[in-house]
Amino acid sequence: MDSKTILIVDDEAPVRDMLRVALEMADYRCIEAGNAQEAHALIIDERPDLVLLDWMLPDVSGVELARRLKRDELTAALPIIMLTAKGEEDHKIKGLETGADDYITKPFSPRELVARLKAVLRRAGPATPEEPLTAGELVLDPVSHRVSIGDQAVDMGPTEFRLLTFFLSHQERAYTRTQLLDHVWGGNVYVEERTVDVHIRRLRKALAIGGHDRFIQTVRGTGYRFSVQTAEKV
Amino acid sequence: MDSKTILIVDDEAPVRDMLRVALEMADYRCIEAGNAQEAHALIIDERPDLVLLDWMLPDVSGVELARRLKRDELTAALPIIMLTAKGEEDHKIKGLETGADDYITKPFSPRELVARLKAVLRRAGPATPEEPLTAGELVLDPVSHRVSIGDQAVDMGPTEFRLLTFFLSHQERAYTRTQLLDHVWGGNVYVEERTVDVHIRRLRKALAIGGHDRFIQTVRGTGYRFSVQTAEKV
DNA sequence: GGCGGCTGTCACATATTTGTCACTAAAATG
DNA sequence: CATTTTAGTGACAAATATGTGACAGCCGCC
Repeated sequence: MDSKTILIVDDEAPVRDMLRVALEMADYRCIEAGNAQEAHALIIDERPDLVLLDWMLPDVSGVELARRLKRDELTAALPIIMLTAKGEEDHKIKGLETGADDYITKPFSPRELVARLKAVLRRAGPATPEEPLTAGELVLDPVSHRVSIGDQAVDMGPTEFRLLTFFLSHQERAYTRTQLLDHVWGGNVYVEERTVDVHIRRLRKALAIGGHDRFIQTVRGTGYRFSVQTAEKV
Repeated sequence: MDSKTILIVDDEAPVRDMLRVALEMADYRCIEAGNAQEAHALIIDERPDLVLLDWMLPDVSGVELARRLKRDELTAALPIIMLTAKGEEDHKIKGLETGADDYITKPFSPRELVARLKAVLRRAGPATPEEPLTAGELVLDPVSHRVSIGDQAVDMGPTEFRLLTFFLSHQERAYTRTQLLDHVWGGNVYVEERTVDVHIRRLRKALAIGGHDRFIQTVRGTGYRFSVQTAEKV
C-alpha cells in the first residue's frame, strides 16, 4: 500500500511542522507550501492526494484557492480539507459550498485530523487521472492497474508500476536517481541510489516484449529518461 | 402492481415506528435500519424502491451515506428523501446538493410525508437495475438473488453475494481492500483488511465450478480486480 | 438446547517483491 | 592503451504480500 501525499498549505511554519509530524506519524508523505502560488505549483508537480488548506493565506485566501482548484478540471477531484481558527465558524458553510470536502476547526487533536483525513481520502477515491497513460503502443491504465503493449499484457511489480506511471506522465525529461527516489519511492526513504538502476532494469525487462526495449534511455552521469522514440538517430 | 418497498434509516426506534405506521397505512412495505452499515446491506439485499434517510446517524452522517449511494453506479438511481429536524435548515442546500431527491423537515404530517414520497417515486424510474448482471457465462440476477454459470447454479453466502454484485457492476477496475470494505461492507466498519482476502477466497471458491476460476484477479500491492478476461492477454 | 450456516480472525504456508552485492560491460579520461 | 568512472546484470536473503485451512462466536431455526 503506497502512502498518500498530503499537501499542507499554511503560512505559519510552526503550524506546518505540527501538521507534518502528525501526518508522518500516520505514515503519510507530506509536502508543504506557504502560500497559494507555491501550493499551486506543487499540486501540478507532485500531484498530492489531498490538500490541507488554511483559511487564511498571505496572497490569496484559502477559499479562493479552493474555488480555483475545484473549478479546474485537472484538479477538481483533488480533496480539500479546510483549516480554520475557532470563531470563524460562520465561514464553515461557505467553505463547504466552495468545494472543500471537510472542515476542521483549530485547535484539533492529531487523532481527529488523521481520522477526518482518512475519511475524506477514502470516499474520494484516487485523485490520479482516470485516463490511461500512453507512449506509442504502450498503455498504462491506472484504473484497472494494467499495462499493455499492443495487445500484449505486461507484467511487473508494484515499484516498477509506480516507476512507469511516473515516467509516462513525465516523458522526454531526464531525472537523476535522487529525483526518482523522491518521486517514485516517496522521499524520506533510506535507499541506495543504485537501487534505482536495478528497478530500471526490471522495468526494461518487463517492457522488452516485442522490439520495444528502448523506452528508457540512460543519461550518463545523470540518470534516466523515458521517451517514446524507439529508434536511434544515426 | 406490487407495493413499493421503503427503507427507513434512523437511529431512533420510535421515529422508525412512527414512519413505519404512516407508510404501511399508505400500503407501502417497510424495512428498517438503525445505522448506515445496516442500511447499506439492506439496500443490496432487499432492493428498496426508496430510502428515507435521517440527517443524523450514529456511524456515518446521513449526508455521507447519501453521497456514497449516489456515487455508486449501482445505487445511483435509488431515490432518497432526507429527514431533518427544524433548525437544521442550513443543511438543506447541502443535502440537496449531495443528491437527495427531496427533503422533509421534522415535524411533518404523515399525509405530507406520503405525498412527497409519492411524488418522488412517480418521477423516479426503477430504483435498482432489474436486469441481471453478467460477465461472460456468469449471471447474477438481483431480483431472484440467484447466481449461475452457464446452467450451473452457484451457491454462496450473503457477503460473497454482495461482493460479487459490486464486482459485476464495477468490472475491470482494481480496488484496494479498504475500498472494498467501504463499498461492500458499508464503510466505517471495524474489520481487518485481511478479512477481505478471506471473502475473496470464498467467492473464488464458489465461482470455481467449470474452468471459470479467473474472474477475480489479484493486483499485487493493491487489491483485487474483477474481470471476465483472462489475465494474460488484453 | 442443539444444529448449521456465516463471519471475522488467526496462524501458518506460499509466493512475490525488494534492496544490496559482487561482478561484468561500457564509456569516459588522459 | 591503461585507468577510472559509471551503468548493466544475475544472484540472494530478508521483508512483504497473499493464499488457505481451521476455529470460535454469533444468530436464526428447529
